[in-house]
Amino acid sequence: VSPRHRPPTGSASERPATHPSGSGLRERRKAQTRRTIQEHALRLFLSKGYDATTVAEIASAADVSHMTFFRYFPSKEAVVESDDYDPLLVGLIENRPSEEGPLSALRNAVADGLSRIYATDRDALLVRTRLILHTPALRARMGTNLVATEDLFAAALAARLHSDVTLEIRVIAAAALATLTTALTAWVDGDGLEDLPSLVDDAFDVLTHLAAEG
Amino acid sequence: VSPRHRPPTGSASERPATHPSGSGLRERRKAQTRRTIQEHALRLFLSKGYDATTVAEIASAADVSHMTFFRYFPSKEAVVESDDYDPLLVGLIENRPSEEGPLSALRNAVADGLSRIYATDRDALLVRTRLILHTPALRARMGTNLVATEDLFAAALAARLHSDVTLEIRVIAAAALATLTTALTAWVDGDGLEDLPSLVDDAFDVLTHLAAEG
Amino acid sequence: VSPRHRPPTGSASERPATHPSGSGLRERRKAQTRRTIQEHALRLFLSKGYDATTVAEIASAADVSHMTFFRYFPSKEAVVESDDYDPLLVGLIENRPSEEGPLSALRNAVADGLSRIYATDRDALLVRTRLILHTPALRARMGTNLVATEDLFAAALAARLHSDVTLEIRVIAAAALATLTTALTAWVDGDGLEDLPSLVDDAFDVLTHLAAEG
Amino acid sequence: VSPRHRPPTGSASERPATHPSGSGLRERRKAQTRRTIQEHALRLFLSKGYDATTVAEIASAADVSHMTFFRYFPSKEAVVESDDYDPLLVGLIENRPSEEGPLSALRNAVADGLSRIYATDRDALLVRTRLILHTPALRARMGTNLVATEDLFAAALAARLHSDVTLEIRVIAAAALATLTTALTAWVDGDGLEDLPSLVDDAFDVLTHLAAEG
DNA sequence: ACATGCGGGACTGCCCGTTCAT
DNA sequence: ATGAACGGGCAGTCCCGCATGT
Repeated sequence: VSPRHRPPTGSASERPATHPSGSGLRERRKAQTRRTIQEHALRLFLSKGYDATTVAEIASAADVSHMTFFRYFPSKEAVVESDDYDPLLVGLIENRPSEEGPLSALRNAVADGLSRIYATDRDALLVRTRLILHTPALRARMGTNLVATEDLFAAALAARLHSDVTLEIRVIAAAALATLTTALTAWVDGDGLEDLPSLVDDAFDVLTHLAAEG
Repeated sequence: VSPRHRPPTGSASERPATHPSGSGLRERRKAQTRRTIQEHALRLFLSKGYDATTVAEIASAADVSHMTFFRYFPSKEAVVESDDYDPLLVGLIENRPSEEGPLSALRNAVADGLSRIYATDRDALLVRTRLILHTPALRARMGTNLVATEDLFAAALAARLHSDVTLEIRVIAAAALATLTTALTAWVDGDGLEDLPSLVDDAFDVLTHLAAEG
Repeated sequence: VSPRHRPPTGSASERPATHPSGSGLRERRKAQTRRTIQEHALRLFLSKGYDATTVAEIASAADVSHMTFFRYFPSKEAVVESDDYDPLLVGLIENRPSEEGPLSALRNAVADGLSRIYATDRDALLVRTRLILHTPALRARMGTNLVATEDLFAAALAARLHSDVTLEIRVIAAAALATLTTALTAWVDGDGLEDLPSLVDDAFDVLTHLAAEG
Repeated sequence: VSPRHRPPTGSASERPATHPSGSGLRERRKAQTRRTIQEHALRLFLSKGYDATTVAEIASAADVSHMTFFRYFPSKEAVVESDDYDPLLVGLIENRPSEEGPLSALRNAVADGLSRIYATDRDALLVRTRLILHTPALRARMGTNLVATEDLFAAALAARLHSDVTLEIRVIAAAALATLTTALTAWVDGDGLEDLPSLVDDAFDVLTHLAAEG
C-alpha cells in the first residue's frame, strides 16, 4: 500500500489518448523492466538481508545500470514499499454503491482488492510485508506511508459523501487501516500459513462489532 | 506514549525496602533531574529547532554533564518521545471494572489518563506531539513506538480477560490507538486551540458507533 | 548443501501435465544449462580466483547472456553454494525405516546420499567446499546456510516421529551437521587425498560413542 | 564467546608484574570506559536497530570521540560479539579433573562458566545473542567466530589429553558447540523466559545419550 | 619528567542518490 | 536513455598535539 513514485510511463500529455494504459510496446517493456528489478531485489533481500544487499548488486542481477535502478525506483526502500494498491483501493472505494456506509464501503473495497492481489501476488506480498515489518529502516518508513494511505482513504470517503474530510472520516479511515495492518501482521507472524483474506475478514468483523462488545 | 528506557531508579539493592517505589529521596531527585533535562530540551527545540540543538547545549542548559544526559535518556530522540504515559495507561486499563468490555475499558482509561495529563502537562504534550509530527527524524521513529504501545495495550486487555493475545484483542488495541492518534493529530493541526479531551471523546464516539453507521 | 533458489522449472502453465517433474525436454535443457553455467564458473574461480572472476566472464564462457545467469542463480555467491543435496538428504531421511532412531536415520541418510554424490560429483564437491571455506565472502554466508540446512534436517526428523520440532530434535540435527562439516573440513584440509565417506563414517562413530567416552 | 580483540590494557610484557590485572587507576578507567561504550551501544541497538545506529551516535552517547570507540573495539560488530568468555571457558576446560572424559569436561566447564555468566550478565547476554541471531551482518560473522571458538575448545581438549588435535577431538568440540548454540537459540526464541542453564543441561543430556537413542 | 591514552582533523573506501553530457 | 562523474554519509585509519596518572 502507498506507492509514492510514478514509474516512467511517460507523462499524461505525451501518451496518445487513443491507447489505454499499458498498450504501447514501450510501456510494456518498462513495466517488464520494473518487475524484473523488483523480483531480483526481493530475492536478494531474502537471501542476504536488506541492508547487506547493495543497489549495485540488484542492478547487476537485473542487468541494468546502477542509474537505471533509480529511474524506476526513487530509493532502495521504494523497491520494497512500492505497489499499485493505493489507487486500486481508492478506485474501489469510490465505486462502491452509494447506499453503503463509509466503513462498509471501505471493508468491501479492501476485501475485493485484496482478493485480487492475493490471487496473483501472494508470495511477493508476503516477502514484502515480512521485510517491511522486520527491517528497521523499512519499519520506520511504514508510519509515514500509512499516514499517506490514510489520507487517500479519507479523501475517497469524503468524495463519496460529497463532504469535507471531517474528524469522523479520519477516524474511520485510521481504524480501518489499523485493522488491515493488524491482519497483515498476524499473517506474516504465522509465516503466511493462514489465509490472509480470512484474517482480514475476521479483523473487520471485530471492528464492525465494536459497539456491541463495548 | 511509549517510553523504552528505564531511568536510573537505583538498583534493587540500593532502594530502601521500606518505601514503595518513588518515595525515597534519591528517586525523587532523579525524577526531578529527568524532568529538568526534558524541560530545557523542549524549550531549546522550540526556540532553535530540533536538529540545530546539540546534546551538549541541552546538558549545559540543564546544568548536568553530557554523560548524565545519556544516563537519563538513551538518545536525543528519546527526550522527546519519552513519557511515563504507557505504564499509567496500562495500569488504568487493568484497573477498570471487570464488567466493562475491552473497548469501553480502553476508552475510559484513555479518557481518565488523558484528563490528568492534560491538566498538568498540556503545554509539554503539545510541544512534544508537534515536534514528533513535524520532525522527520522523530516522525520516522513514531511507527515503531506506536507498535510497542499497541502491544502493551493488547497485553493489558488480555490480562483483564485472562486470555491470550488474540487477533480480536489486537484489532481493538490497534483501532483504539489509531483513534487516539487521529485526535492528537487534529489537536496539533489546530494549534492546540481545541480541547483535546473533547476531541478524543468525539473520536471514540465515532469508533463505538461504527457498527450502526456501517 | 542448502540451495535457496528454485531454478526456472517453467511456470505451472508451461509444464506439460502428463510428465512428472524433470522429464520434459524443457526441464532437462534447463537443468543442463544450469550445470553448464556452474561448471564454467567453478573452472574460472579455480583458475583466476573467486573475486577476480566477474559474472560477465562466467556468462560469456557458458555462452549465455548476463541476464540468463541471474535467471538461474540469484547471485554470484549462489553459483558456489547452490546444490540439490538438501532435498535429496531430506528425502533420504524421511524414507529411512521407521525403527531407526533419529541419529541412525540421519547418519545412514547422509552416508547414503554422500556416497552417491561422491561417486558422480566428487571433484565439483571438493572445489566448491574449498572455495566456500577459503573465500571470505562465501565463508561469511556459510553460517546462514548451515542454519537453514539444520532447520530442514530437524523438520525431516520431526516428520518421521510425527512430532513437533523439539529441543532434542534440534540438538541431534545440529550435532550431526557439525559432525558432517568437521569431516568435510578435514577432507578439504587434506586436499581431498583421503576418502570422504570414510572420514564421515569415522566422525559419526565418534558422535555415536559419545555417551561411552563421556 | 570468541573475542578477537584485546582492549588496550597494555601487553603483558609492559605491565608491571607486581600488580594483578585491573589494579592501577588507568586500567580501571579503561575497563569502565569499555563497559560504558558497550552499554550505550547495546541500548541504542535495541532502541533503533543495529544498522540504523551509527558509531558516531554511540560515541556521543558514551561521551567519547569517534576515534576512542575504535580504540576499544576494532569494529562496530565487535561491540556486540566481544566478551571474555572464551578464555574463561578454556581455563575451566583445562582445569577439569583429568579422569573426566573430553565430553564430560567440556559439558561441566560450560555449565560452570555459564552459571557464572548467567548470574551477572544475563540481560546483556540475552540482548547480545538476540542481536547476533537477528542481524544479518552479525549472523554472518557468527560462523567464523564459532570456528575460532571450536579450535580453542579442541586445542584445550588436546592439551588435557597430551595429544594432537585429532578428528575425534574436533568432532567432540564441534558437537558440543553446536549443542550450546542450539540451547542459546532456543533461549532467545523464547524471549529469555526459560532458564538458560537448564536448557543447556537438557541439550547436553540429549548429546550424551545419543548412542543409546541412536 | 615520562609514558600513555585521548581527541581533532583529515583521509580512504564503500554505498546511496543526483546531475550532466552525450 | 545511458554512462560517468559527483556529493554526502558512514566505517575504519593515521598522525599529531594535549592532558593525565605514575
